Amino acid sequence: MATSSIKEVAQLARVSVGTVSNVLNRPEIVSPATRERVFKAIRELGFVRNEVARHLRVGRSRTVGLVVLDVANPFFADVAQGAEALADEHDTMVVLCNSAADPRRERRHLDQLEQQRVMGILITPVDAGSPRLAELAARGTPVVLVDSAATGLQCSVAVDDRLGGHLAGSHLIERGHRRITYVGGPPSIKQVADRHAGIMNAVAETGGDVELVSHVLPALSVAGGRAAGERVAGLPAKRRPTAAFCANDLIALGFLQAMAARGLRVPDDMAIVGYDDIDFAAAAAVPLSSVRQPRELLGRTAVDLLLEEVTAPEQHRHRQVIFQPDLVVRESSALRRRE
Amino acid sequence: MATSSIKEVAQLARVSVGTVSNVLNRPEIVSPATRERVFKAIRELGFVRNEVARHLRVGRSRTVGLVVLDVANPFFADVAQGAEALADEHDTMVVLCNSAADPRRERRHLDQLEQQRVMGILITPVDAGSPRLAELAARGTPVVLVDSAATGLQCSVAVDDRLGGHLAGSHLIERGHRRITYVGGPPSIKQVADRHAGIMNAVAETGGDVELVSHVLPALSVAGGRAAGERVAGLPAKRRPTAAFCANDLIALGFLQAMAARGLRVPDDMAIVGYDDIDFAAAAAVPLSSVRQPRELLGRTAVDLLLEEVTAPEQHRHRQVIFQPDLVVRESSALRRRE
DNA sequence: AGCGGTTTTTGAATCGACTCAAACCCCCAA
DNA sequence: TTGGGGGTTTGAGTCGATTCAAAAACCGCT
Repeated sequence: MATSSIKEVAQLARVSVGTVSNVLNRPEIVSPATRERVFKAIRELGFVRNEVARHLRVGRSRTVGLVVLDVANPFFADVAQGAEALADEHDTMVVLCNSAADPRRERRHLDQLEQQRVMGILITPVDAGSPRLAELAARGTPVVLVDSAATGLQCSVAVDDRLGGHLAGSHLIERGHRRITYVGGPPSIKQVADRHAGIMNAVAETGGDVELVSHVLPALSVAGGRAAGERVAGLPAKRRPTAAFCANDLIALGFLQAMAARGLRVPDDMAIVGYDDIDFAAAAAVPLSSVRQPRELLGRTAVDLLLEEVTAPEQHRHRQVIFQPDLVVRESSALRRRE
Repeated sequence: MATSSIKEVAQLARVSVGTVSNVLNRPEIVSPATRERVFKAIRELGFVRNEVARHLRVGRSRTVGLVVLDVANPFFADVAQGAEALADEHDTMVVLCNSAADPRRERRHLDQLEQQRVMGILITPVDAGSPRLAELAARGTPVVLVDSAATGLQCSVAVDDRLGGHLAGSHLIERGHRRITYVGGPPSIKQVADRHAGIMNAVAETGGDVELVSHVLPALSVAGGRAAGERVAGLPAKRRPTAAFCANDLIALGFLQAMAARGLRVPDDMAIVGYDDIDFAAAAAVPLSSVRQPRELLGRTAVDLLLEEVTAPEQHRHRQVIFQPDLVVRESSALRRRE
């Protein structure tokens, strides 16, 4: 019932607690005979080391927190998987927390993680400028921003979202589209704002030849995309855009679904480009063109930066890693049959 | 830098550590004046309570582990969300761990969680019979099986997968299908085996009128479903089944995609029913019929059972909660046009 | 001033594992 | 026999917060 402690192991093995601790941590300095005796006692008692006590003493935990905007978005699931993979190699646990883009929930999670004295926190913040993050760092919990660029005070891994938006935009323009709609979320989310800026840029470069209409959704969800799609599909054909760039794949999938429901053909009546290239994008019945981000790599690199900072805090210099996205063209934005 | 401890707070506020602890835990028994002084000191020092030390002393953690087979499967993301929601109400953290259906990774996570002395573990096990789970419980870490029925030695929440398989099967049979294929995963996963048993049952009830061919995939993934779909699509039309029941929605989506790629119409040439009713099922371009499980409720109930066991271990009796699934019919299995 | 009764505050003991200086053991050389 | 040197083992002190019996402070009243 009650798990046994190092003390009981010591008693049973007729050694001191110090020796048991040595067997656990530096078995090579203990004589083989004693070591065996201790192991036997451990097995007999079903002893499991109390990581909490250990952590209290040595002061550093083997856990990192990963706070994301939406666990249900496969993009973040993949980031998490990347993070976990590297953490695993370093005997470290990743605890995944969902802020659901709610500042209050984010705050609670940060509080909890700090109280637990985690080794560090990886976070895609609701608001990257929040003083809370600086506080954490100042009090000794290193923070790495994920999918969101920092400004020198901390480490970050991000993807060039402006470039991503630009890629999507110029692709559509190249394909001959002159009326394009952008479907995005609240611009308070930096990534989203940047993607928007990117496509606006691409449009501007054409010199006024292309018309861009923007839809702003309250949340980056399938349902939101569907709603936007319905609205767009309802427009008279001559005013209706011929292409849509969605700020993420969830929106794009919803948008696509609305087209199907309204009998519009993709890509002939409406081309669609999404963002993130989640697995479901390729699996959609009209496979979705999408701006691909190195999802697992984002997570992996974030853990890497964190470990670097924790292992050698002295000579650590904060770094901002930025990856380049690329465009994956699939059927949803294939060349239109000329009408 | 170094976070300050209760001792420094005491010093600054000119009280004893006991008083600081009281302010933190039972502020009402401390005189208002002292209380204010202590709060001020806490603010000044940026003191953050060390949950690790607290936990060591009081012996119980406010964290539960949730170990799932696949974080990238939205089904589990939803289960996690449900679990988190209820845990949140009880000031408890959920740490999400991904076993990726790999017994070794599962084992590592269990070890870590036990060492951390978590309050309890919710798990969708790779192998529900593993002695490791019994060990955990015996040593004092309560375990609740999720989406997998227990045999009386522990609590569990599950969904009647046989019924689910039966629902899908009889639905397809009712719709007039006489050649049906089942696309599932390794039968070592209990849920999968049960779903299979369910549809076989439904088929058996027709008295040999219906033919059922089963495909077994190594993993329950989109890619697997696609591969199976290609194989089925390649059959000559007369031998090809007219309907498919997939063991989960990921498979169903892959299968659906393969149909589209091969030019087979859904549901006219091939009806499809999936399992789990993840959000992407409804959002697929041919909205997917699917057996719905109460995903969030599963997570929520699991936490509930755990809390019950932890709060009143004496009078706790292990319970096995079983939910009924229901079938959501969408376009992918709509009535066929009579040929 | 002294007393009984409350309300507050104190501080040593505790949780379990780790650390490290000191003690111990054994063997060999002087 | 003694001394020294390696390899082992010991055990008290420590990490930070909680607990609780005991001490202290306070109050109203005689």
